[in-house]
Amino acid sequence: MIDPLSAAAEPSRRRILQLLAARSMTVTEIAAEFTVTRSAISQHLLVLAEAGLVEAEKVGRQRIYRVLPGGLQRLQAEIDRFWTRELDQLVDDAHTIRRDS
Amino acid sequence: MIDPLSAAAEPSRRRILQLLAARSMTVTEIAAEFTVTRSAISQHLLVLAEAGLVEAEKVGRQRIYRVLPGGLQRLQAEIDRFWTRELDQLVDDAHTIRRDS
DNA sequence: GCAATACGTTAGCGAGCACTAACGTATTTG
DNA sequence: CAAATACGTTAGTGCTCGCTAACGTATTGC
Repeated sequence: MIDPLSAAAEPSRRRILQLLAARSMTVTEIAAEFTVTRSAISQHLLVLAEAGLVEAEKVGRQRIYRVLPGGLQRLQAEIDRFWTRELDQLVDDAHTIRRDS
Repeated sequence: MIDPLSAAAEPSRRRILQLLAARSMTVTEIAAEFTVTRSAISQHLLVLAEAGLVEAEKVGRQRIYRVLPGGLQRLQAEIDRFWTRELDQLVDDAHTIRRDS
């Protein structure tokens, strides 16, 4: 399985996840939000699916994609693992400095 | 300036940020933690610097790298912007499901 | 049954990425 | 001053990425 963070970092896939988080959509609906080809969207969806972030349900001749909450949970866990207390402390310091200026 | 999230997503650069968050280090010290060449580390540091995440201070013949709190702050903001309430809600649902099982 | 629709798949391309090897440049050490 | 150290830089390589164009396959509507 692909690294969720690497999969979600790509700008187009970020937007796809945003769209699908709001509501489940078909491939054509998603592609309508982009300037790139539907084929490109299909491939992005494949990557997101391999990362366990989305899933497709076949309904008639269209496939409805939705996010997988468990995948987002793993993504969040990965971000949390990266965002250690040291990093937190540094960001807090930055806030303090900004407050002082 | 480079997108902080894209810069920080790469696994090697993730580790570099972790190391530098703990303490400022020289290039050789950082490279010692990796199997790749020092040259590769230099180039990763360049990317991180262009993303505004790290900074170098020249001390004698060595350069001491440290993280820039402001850069981490922007990175955190970018993650927060991605992590909308819709995504949060879905993750909460996943937690609930997990609690039920 | 036949055209249209919705989608996956594949080949191929250009660009960028991560990396190594080699070299160049300050700076320190002896 | 010469060797060693610490680092940047650059050319070149293999690989991956994002993308398009083209084609194949179900499914629906007429």
